[in-house]
Amino acid sequence: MPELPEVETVRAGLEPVLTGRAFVRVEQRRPDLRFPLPERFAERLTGRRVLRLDRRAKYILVHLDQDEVLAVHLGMTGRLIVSVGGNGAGGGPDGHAVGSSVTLGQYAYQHGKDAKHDHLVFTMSGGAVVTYNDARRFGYMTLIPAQDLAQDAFFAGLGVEPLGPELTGAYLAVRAASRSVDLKAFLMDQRIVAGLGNIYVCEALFRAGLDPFKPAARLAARGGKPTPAAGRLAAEIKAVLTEAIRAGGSTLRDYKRADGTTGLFQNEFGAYGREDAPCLKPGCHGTVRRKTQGGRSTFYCPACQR
DNA sequence: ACTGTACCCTGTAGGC
DNA sequence: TGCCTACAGGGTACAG
Repeated sequence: MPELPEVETVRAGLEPVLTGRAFVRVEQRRPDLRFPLPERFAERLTGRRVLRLDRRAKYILVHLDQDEVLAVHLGMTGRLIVSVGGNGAGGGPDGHAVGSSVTLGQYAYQHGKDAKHDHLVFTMSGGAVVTYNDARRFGYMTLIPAQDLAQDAFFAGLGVEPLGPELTGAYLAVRAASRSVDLKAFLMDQRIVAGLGNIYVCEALFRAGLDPFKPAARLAARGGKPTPAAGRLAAEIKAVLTEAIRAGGSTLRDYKRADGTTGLFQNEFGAYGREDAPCLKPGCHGTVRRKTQGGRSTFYCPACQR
């Protein structure tokens, strides 16, 4: 569900709730999410204090005392519901939540209806209750010793952070050399750039004016220099992610947080979700089309993305 | 090594 | 109303 800007927005929202707090009670309602939860997960988490929150790719990293890290991936539909001064999202005996709550995620949370997918309930010192809800259960959590993070199977193969200095036209050119996969799949590959997903890949390619169906190798260096397309793409990836984070990410469908705030970046999409609408590029009279690519929808303008 | 497809799971929207 | 299909922001496990 959430791509880098949405995960970053969730991380930022969670930061004041968790930092400096300890896990007082951990309720685990099923043995697994996408993968089995760690052995004795609740027991190992209980009593641990949160030092700080970080993000790598689409993972939220909760740094704990005793040099351990709780890594959280929200998958497609993972949400965190923060309740203060009331019951958890699971609600009271009648199934209705007591007190106020805020949903951190891309979808609204309906207390009566969605509670059956509340898989974990964390009670923090100070009284905040954080509930992990995930209908499709593509999300997962793991506990990793801090010093093993870089070698952990989930993290070892990840590509560069798109907002870091490592993502450049030259980097893309090198990684794209002699790759026949199409540009879309190349950018979706977390081993190349970590944190992009369907929406922001569509948007970055739209902004850079690049055809998602062309082979990645078109970015490869020629005559020792990266192509202008590679440089443009790197710059547009950074720009679209930066703008999206500033807007609080993208919210889809009828999402509304309990406090009324939502991400706003969905209003800025140039391509995503705009099937059959006119291309917004100045001077382009094309029409945005949707085509399935690798089992996912690609939105693009055939007229100006070459 | 690389590439494409099937699959994991649940919910929702649309056609009939 | 029900039944069916397609699709949804994620990633992995294969077969070729």
